Amino acid sequence: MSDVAKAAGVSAATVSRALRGEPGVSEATRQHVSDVARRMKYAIARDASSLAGGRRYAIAVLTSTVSPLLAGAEGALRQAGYDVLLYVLGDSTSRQRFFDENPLGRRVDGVLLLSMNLTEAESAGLAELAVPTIAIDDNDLRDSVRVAAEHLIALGHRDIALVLADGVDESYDEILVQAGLDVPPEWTVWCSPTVDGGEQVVEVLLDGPRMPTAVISSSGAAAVGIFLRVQRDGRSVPEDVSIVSLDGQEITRVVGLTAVEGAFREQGEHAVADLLTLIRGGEVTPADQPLRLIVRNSTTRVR
Amino acid sequence: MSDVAKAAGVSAATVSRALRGEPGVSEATRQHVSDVARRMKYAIARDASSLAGGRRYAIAVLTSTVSPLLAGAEGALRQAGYDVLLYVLGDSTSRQRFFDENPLGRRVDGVLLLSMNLTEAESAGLAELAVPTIAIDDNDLRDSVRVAAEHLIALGHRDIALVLADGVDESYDEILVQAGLDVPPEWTVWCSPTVDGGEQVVEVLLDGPRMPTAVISSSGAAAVGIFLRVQRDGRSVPEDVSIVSLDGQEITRVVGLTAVEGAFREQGEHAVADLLTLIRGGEVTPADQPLRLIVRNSTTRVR
DNA sequence: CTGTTAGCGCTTTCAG
DNA sequence: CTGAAAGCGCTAACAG
Repeated sequence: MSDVAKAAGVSAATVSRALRGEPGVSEATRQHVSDVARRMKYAIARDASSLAGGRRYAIAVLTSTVSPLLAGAEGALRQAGYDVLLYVLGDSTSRQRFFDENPLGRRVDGVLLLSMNLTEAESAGLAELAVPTIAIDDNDLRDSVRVAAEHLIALGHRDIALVLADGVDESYDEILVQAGLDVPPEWTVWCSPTVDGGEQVVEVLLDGPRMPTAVISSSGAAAVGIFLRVQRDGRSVPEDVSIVSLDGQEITRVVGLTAVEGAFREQGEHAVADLLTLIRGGEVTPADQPLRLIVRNSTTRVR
Repeated sequence: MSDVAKAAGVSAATVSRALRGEPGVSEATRQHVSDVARRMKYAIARDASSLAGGRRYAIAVLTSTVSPLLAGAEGALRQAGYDVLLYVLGDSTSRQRFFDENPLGRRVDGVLLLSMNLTEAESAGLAELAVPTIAIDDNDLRDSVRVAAEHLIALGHRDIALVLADGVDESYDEILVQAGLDVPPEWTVWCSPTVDGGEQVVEVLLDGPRMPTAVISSSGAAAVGIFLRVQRDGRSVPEDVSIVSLDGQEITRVVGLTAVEGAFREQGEHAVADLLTLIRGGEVTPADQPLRLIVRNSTTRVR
């Protein structure tokens, strides 16, 4: 930086202010400094900036799974000039360890949570960081459940099971109850968000006294597993069991599953934009993202 | 750190040495300092360490796509105490920008490349960083192509097309040529590593004077696209066209495609281990990972 | 084996 | 609006 300062004929402090867009620099000086810096291919050393109490130029992204959403968020953050510190907190071990150690202190300018569904204690831990945080998670899932349920209810279904991916901490059966359905507790089940997980969960669902006529799965891969397993068991989809995925992964499209899209995907960039606004000291109002119900071949009128 | 030093009754330098496992500290002192540090929940400030010329405690992970491999690598790096700086360099725009700007200078202790297939120029750029680099990419793909080709040749196929994902810079038809096959250039084609990409590429392949009897696809999703499109065109798989995927994504399993597994997946952790060895100044010899051919329903004897 | 002394490259008062 | 000086929390070179 002092080289740039020398080349531009100003002090390092002025270079610092100019490059960061701090007020108190004449427009002419700022322009000149910027030009020189660009010419010299100079970039602020983030470590030093951070150490001196300035910005850290880094955002922590905590995600429960590596999804396309992550790619979207990464791109948006990168473009805004932030480093992406990735934490994949899929299983409860790594997750617990993270929140025990709380390793983010004084290291990031903000936190982006992707489908993390924090508990109160976890939220409190992050709050100690005193940096802006944006979460994309269960509120969206909540709406998705509602959209899926409405679709199924319109088709006459009354017996609907809910398959939630590990890491989804809350239950959502109250949404179904609100819709006037009777929801036995054994119809809310958790499984790993994989095809295998979906296959396994079908066994549990078949064990109960009653069989649901429809299943809503938060995970696209699990929905596929359910689809495969139900068929292998000699039942047909959608005639015997309708399936709705709440995640529009490509795999659901290939298999032809009805899905609610929009909850996870497109929100990455939107969330990043909000986060950056917060970091700059602005305010954000949560704008509702439209959810799209894509009806394919895995749902039909109950018989 | 000076607080810890005071509490432990030593100097900051000794704390630094003790905590980093540097030689020149008595085992008793190291133990004592460690205890005090743990009790005070002290952790080295990475920024300051980095600025002072020490380790940076960060590894850049460059990946062309967010895959399960990424999750594996992240976990292994995290466990070793490194931050993961994520760069998703999927499209050529972001990729080019990255290598133009070379933003990693003096910021990471190592680089992990996941399916990046660097060009010479790109490799040279990274080499300037002067930090250990490990790549998981085309060498593995090369072996995969060979395994797939051997399988198809054993089934009597002589007309084999190669579909490579964007970002795969090299062609691999010489592997087929070595196997004694005649490989017209129009049978090596590139497409985006998505179902859509695979569907589109089928059109190109059908345009030529001759139709291949088998297709090898580096991308699992594209393989599925090829599978779907070929069938939609009224041809059957595998009777008219055999398909082998070189990527054992879950989706290929669901659709029932023959695949060569092991090239991309399990190598994440292995690569991280190698990288850490390099960082510590050790040597690594590339150990061959076994590739597994999983024969499913998309390949059969040529008729 | 341990302590002391200089910075690393910034940002931030505080003066001018 | 700009500059000088102090210091962020560490590591490294040098003494002892």
